[in-house]
Amino acid sequence: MRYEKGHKEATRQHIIDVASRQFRESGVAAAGLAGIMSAANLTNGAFYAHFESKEDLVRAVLTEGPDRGLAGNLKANAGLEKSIRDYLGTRHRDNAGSGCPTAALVAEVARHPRQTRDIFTEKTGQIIELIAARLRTGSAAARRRKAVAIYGMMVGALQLARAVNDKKLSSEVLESAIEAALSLAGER
Amino acid sequence: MRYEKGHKEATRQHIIDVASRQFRESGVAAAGLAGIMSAANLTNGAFYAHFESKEDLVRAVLTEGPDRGLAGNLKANAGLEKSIRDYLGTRHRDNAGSGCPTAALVAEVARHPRQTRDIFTEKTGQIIELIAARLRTGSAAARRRKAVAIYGMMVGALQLARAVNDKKLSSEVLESAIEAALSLAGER
DNA sequence: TGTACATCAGTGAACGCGCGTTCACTGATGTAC
DNA sequence: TGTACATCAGTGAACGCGCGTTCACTGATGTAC
Repeated sequence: MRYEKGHKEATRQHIIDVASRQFRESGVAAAGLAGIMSAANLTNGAFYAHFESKEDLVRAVLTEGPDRGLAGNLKANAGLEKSIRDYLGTRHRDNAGSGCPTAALVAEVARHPRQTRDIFTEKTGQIIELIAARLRTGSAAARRRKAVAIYGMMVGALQLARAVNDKKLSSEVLESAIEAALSLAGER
Repeated sequence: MRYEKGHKEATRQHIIDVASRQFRESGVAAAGLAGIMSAANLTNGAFYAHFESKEDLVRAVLTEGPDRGLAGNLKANAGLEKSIRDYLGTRHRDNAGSGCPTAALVAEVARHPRQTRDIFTEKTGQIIELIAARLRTGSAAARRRKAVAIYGMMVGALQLARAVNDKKLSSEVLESAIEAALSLAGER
């Protein structure tokens, strides 16, 4: 072989990682393929040896991309309280590129084709289940309802904290959401 | 005068209204000036008689655009419970173009220039105050913290409900968020 | 062992397209005298 | 009252640019014989 076994798959993963970062930092629409490929030390044309289209890349990012958001944290067996505090922390707020894909892309995904939204939907369902599984009080249905509310609040608050141009208000948003999320979770 | 007095200002407002709808429906980046102007029954070139740039239009939309989101509802003196139910209702979910600018644009605004984010920040502070003023229990500080959490949850849940491609999950998100928001508000 | 050919990840120039922006122009109506 | 000129909201063609996508080609290494 001209390249060692697994080289192409490694390149594909590298493109996905680079794209995932740029999508989360700049949004899908604003991140161009030329920029992604050159950040991955490749040229334009190589892209289509790995993906059918930009939309195909978006789907690959959602399916196979790194997830250092809530799902990643919980899957790594972190406690719910710690996961909430990390999610709504200043480090996560200030590093969207390595953070939660949902918070960065949810509005844009709503305008993407059905197939892309299908993947996002499945991911969302999984995260809700992960949260619900960490709750200790109430019926299964009640835990699930709380999990949805907690997740919605985390996604919304993180986005508000990022958009707002005032350090004090931004911190207030994060702290208030942590308090409310922990209270909903029954951790306080 | 070649046009009746106030004609230019009316045209400007018309462009803002059309743009606001398209921004909320498609996002700022995806809504082109040519499309906005033609939907306003004008041609490309007329745009620059009213605005300095697309970014100037974005700022005008945030400042002067219609607001049928939470702020608009509360300013119209609707009760907090009704406002929450409307915000997290299927009609609002399915009509982003006439709905809350924050939910539609928050992620994008975070990537816009300082001046644009300044306007968004001020608007956000006002909405939080409007919510806090409707809460009946707790200290002023506690009411404000609750208001922030409620607003964050509403924005996040609405976006999740819009992005998710499964009617049942989408409804579940809305209903769970209504329940949690009312509970936080002390309305239940 | 040596040579001809096949494979294929990656190159880099080019494609058409829609973007935000510019600008010379139009034409209806106002004002000056 | 009639004529020349000024005003200015809007027209529509054109600008350079970056986008996603295509494609003929390269060159390192494998296989066939």
